[in-house]
Formats: sequence, C-alpha cells, structure tokens
Amino acid sequence: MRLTRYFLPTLKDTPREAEIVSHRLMLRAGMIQQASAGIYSWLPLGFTVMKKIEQIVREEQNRAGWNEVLMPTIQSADFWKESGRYDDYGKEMLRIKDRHDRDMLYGPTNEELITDIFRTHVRSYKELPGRLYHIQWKFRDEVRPRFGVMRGREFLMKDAYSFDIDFESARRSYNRQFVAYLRTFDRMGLKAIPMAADSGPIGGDLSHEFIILADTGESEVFCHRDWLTTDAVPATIDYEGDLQPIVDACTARYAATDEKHDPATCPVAAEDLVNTRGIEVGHIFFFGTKYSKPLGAKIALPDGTEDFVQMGSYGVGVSRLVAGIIEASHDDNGIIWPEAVAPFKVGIVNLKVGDAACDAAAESLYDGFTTAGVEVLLDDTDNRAGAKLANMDLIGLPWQVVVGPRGIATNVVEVKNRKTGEKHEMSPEQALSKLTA
RNA sequence: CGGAGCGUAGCGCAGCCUGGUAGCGCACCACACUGGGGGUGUGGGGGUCGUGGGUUCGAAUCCCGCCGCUCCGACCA
Repeated sequence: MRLTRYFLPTLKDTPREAEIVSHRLMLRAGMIQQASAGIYSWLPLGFTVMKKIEQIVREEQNRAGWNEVLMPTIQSADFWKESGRYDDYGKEMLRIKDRHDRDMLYGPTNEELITDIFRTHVRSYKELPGRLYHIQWKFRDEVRPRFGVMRGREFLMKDAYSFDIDFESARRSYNRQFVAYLRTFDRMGLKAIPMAADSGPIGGDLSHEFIILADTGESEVFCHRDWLTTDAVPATIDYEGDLQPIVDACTARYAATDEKHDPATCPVAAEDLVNTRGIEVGHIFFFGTKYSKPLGAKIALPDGTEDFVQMGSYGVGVSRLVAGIIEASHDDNGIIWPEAVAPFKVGIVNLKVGDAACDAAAESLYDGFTTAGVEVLLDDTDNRAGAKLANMDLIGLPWQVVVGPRGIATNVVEVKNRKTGEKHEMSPEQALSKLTA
C-alpha cells in the first residue's frame, strides 16, 4: 500500500476526550473515529488490525473443534421472553420495535438464539458434543461507556457455545476452549493469565477470565509472581487427547480476580503475591442447564430417557483486544504492533520523494516486498523526514526501512526494529532478504 | 444512576468574570527557501461561538430549558 493512496488521518495533538493510552493512540494513529458515546467507526488501519485479530481467533476456534456460524444482531424478543431474560436484563439491552410493533432487540449476547438452533436440530446424544461459535457485533447499552473501544457500547465479540451430555463431557469442551484461549492470546503476543472467576449461581470451578496485565485495566487482580516470568502455552496441542493436565498445570499457579480472591484463604505467601490491574479479554464458563431448561433443549439419552443439555459459553472481546494489545505494547512514540496483528509488517520511508535514487530504491523495495507477499506500507508522501519518521513510529509497524539520499549514495538503507529501536544499515537487497525470510 | 466538568474553524485552545459584532497554535491552499526525527518566511481560505428561548440598543459573554460529550464512583466482553 502506498501512503498517498491510503486513508490514514493521523493526528499530532491528542483529542481531549481520550484519557487512556490506547484510546489516545488509536485516535492519533487514525484507527477509529467516534460516532457517538461508546460507538466507533473503524478506519482502514484499525479495521485491518481488528480483522487480523478476528482471524487468529477464528483459526484457533476452528482448530479446537468449533464450527463457525453467524447469528443476527437484531433478535426477536420472543426467545428472551421464553428464557426469562427479557425482563431480567434491564436497561443494558437495547430494545426496539419493528414496523409491526413487534418487540425486537439488538443482541447483547446469543445464548437464546444458539439454544434455539440447537434444540431445532439436535435430538440425540449421538450428535453431541455440539460446538458452535460466531463472531458478531453486540450492543450493550452501558451506563457509562469509556476508554474508547475498551468499553464501547457496540463491540465485536467471539462467542462460542458448547452442548454436552453430562458434566464430564462439558468439562472436556471447557478445557478445549481454555487451551484454545492460551494459544489465541499467545499468538497475538499477549500474556493472558487465566484467573479463577466468579461462576455465578451455578458454582463450581468452571469459570475463568483471561486477563492481560496493564495498569489501566478495569479489573483488580491477584496472581503468583511466577506468572510474570513464565509462559504457560505448550508448543503443540492434541485437542483429541487429554487436556486436563495442561489446564491443571495452568490453574495450579494462583491467579484470581478480586471478586474471587480472599486474603484469608489465598494459598500464596504475601511476598509472592502480585496485586495489580488487568484487562479482561476473554471469559469462559460452564452454566449447565440455565438456558436449556427454560428453552426446552432436550436430548435423548442412551437409555431412552430425555434430559436437558449441559451448556457452556466462551467469549473473546475482539474489538477490545485491539485496544488491549496497544495497552500492553506501546512506548512514548506510539504503538508497537506484535507482528501477528500488525496492519503491515514493513514500512518503507522514502525520506526524499523526488530524488531519483531514493525513488528508485524505495519503489524497488516496495515491489520486492509486494512480490514476496510481505505486507508493506510505502510512505511516498512529500512530508519532511522528521514528520515521516515520527508518523511511522506512531502507527507502530514492526519494521521500518528508511531510504534516504545520504545512504542510498553508497547503496545503504536503514532497517529499524520498532520494538527494540535497533537500527542496522545494509543494502536494499539485504533488507529485502532479511525481512522476507 | 449519583458526583464533577466541558461544548468557540478539521485538531488543541484563548476570549466569557467586567456584553460592543471572534482570535492564537497546528493542520489546509499558493509561492519561495529548505530537507536524516513533527522546518522558515510571505500571502490566503475556512467559524449560524452545541441548540431553543429570554434580558438588552446590542449576547460567544448574563439568565432559563434542552441536547451532546468526557471524567470519578456503583455495574459489565
């Protein structure tokens, strides 16, 4: 992509409304534009990153054995009346009426719809486990949206659901998601810690929030010091095998949200306990027959009797992750994208557009990267050098290749690693082979 | 939903207290000089001062209503 043809409205000044760093940087880097309170338009750079995150989530859900579907954003209130939640949900649910005066709503979540899909088509235990997910926009009319897309009213979320014959089987579904989440966040360059979370009225230990540590996080969390230095993600995973040892190993190391943490019973010595803040990027839990019962989702058992199906649900805040990754990865100059979610891998800066040698070298590099299938952004604008370099740091592409008249005279460009700040001079050919390897 | 604050050019702000017909920086346009970390000069363009009403000879400024947005708290992916 050439910057002269790319819609990237970066800002030098920080818009006043933005308080936390990810919100500031997303606005400054031209990723989003606020449409109204808690509702945002996604501009090209932000949209690209969000799609990359979405794709990683999708790949890992598929790998874990879930089938992707797509349920609508607008739902009939009928299902919610059936589950009893139409009255319970309160003002967070956006209620609307269609032209026939029917009660509709913009879905804040999808248990009702997914359960309806399941009950319509699945009659026998032989078809279990049922494993479906979708990635769809949600709307929750938060009293107080804040922090940009971190707590928007409209947000993109992956929600997966499982249907099992009994608790042991449900636990296996749960473990698959647990492990899939470890992989998902790890691929995005995040250390997401699974923390024991409030499991609500169902009880039991099958509820974990996946939290990335950040000072600006909304949740207060407690974890063992070892979490700060260890990596919990196994290199290879056999989803058909027994995942319990992996989950056990992970949950053996203490980590809990404040609602679950109790100093009186905490097994970790005070000097080993870290009390910090975090951002919830995922939440998995088992809720048994909470929805299958009111909605009548029953299956035939081997002995010919019927029973309600055991359900779990598993959410990842896709749009929130865009902000979460920035919170976890930035410096004073701007964003530092982990390569897996970077909008472009390489940014070429032509310091002197119009200079024949610089233009030729920059174009040649651009063609080389493009041909090699490396996503590249070429700054071919005629801004000043300082502005271009500052802008490139701001948008945080992992690698910068700086082409200037001084270096190109001796066939040298500068390759900079955005994260470490390391700069190395080399020929354009070497830069190409280094970054396409 | 309690508390606080803010709406003046695309962005950041001043002007308001003490009413007299709107200004600064950045950005934008033109030209010149410049050119390796957000340049310099000259000349331009752009604003029903959130909105409705009131007071007044006169309202961005004073008064009342409404709308929007943000922050702190309680609640949530």
